[in-house]
Amino acid sequence: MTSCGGGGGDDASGHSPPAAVYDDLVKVRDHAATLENMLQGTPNVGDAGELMKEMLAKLSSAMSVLGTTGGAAASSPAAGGRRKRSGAAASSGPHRRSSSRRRTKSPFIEMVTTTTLNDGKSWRKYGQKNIHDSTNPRSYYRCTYKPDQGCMATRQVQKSQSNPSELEISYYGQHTCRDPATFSSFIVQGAAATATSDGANLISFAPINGGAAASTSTSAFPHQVPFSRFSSYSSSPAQEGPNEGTPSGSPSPACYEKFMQYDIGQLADVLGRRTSALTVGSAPAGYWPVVNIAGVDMDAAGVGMDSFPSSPSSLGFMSGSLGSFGGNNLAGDDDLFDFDS
DNA sequence: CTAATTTGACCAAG
DNA sequence: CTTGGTCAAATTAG
Repeated sequence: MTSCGGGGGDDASGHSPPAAVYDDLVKVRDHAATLENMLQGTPNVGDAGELMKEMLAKLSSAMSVLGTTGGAAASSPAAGGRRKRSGAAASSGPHRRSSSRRRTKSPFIEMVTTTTLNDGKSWRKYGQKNIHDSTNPRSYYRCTYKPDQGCMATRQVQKSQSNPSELEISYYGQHTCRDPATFSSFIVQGAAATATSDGANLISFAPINGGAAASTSTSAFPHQVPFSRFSSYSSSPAQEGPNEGTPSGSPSPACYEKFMQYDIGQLADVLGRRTSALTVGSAPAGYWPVVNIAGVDMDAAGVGMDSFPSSPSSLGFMSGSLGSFGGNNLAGDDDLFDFDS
């Protein structure tokens, strides 16, 4: 189902060279992130930490560039790819599973270290595993709206080895589900941009390293991952209470600068397409081809806060600014954005 | 009752 | 083979 029509650009590990390179980069980034985490536990990190951050930042920008060029088309829809489930017997096991299992992973979006499971999105846990070389199990979540809206966003949550009170959350795939909060702020920002813009068309993927060093946030794509403000229901209690000890909490002031680095004209353009596409319903233009992720796109909202506030109180504060949308989430979602049919 | 989580099996990649 | 990621039946929570 999720396929057809252009189905996700999932298979990143295909045959196109750029994709392969990108895939490698993803791995490198992953390892680097792990390393960084390990470093956090050691007493004398010294410049190592800074080095790691720089490495990660460079990786991110490299991946962004690759993402815009590679990853695109490719994708042979022919579902024939994998799927096996050995045709063998039909009555062997206790329960017969049909169709394929493991789909290719969605593209990596961002990794954050926080103390709460609640990031404003609705997640449904679908698995847990003990990971080799790690004392803590890893939990797998997918977007609650997957069945309804086909949202392919997933995340992996794992406790930090060194800091059991901290959680490392890796995000994969974009949220294609309609999120009132994200959507509204998105429009507002876009309007502002349009007003100011004139036509200049220069796409600059400024590294934004310096500022991006915002403590514990590692993102492959400086854009994306809009953490919606309002906290719907929490899929799990906010674990322990003491989050006062924010790691390093650098408020990251350079949000405006970052925003300015993006091509405003493009942004407006995309915005226009987005809104109209949405009215069509079902499958919004670019659900989540890699291109879109690294390419342009919304994130006027995301940019503002690329480092997720680790304190629940912050969330609460933000939910206040939401206004009318704050009240109804789940049920309201459908009512507000029921473009289908 | 429905919906979310738990848990072991299944599956693919290295 | 091992490891990590996903599925879905069984279980639990609201």
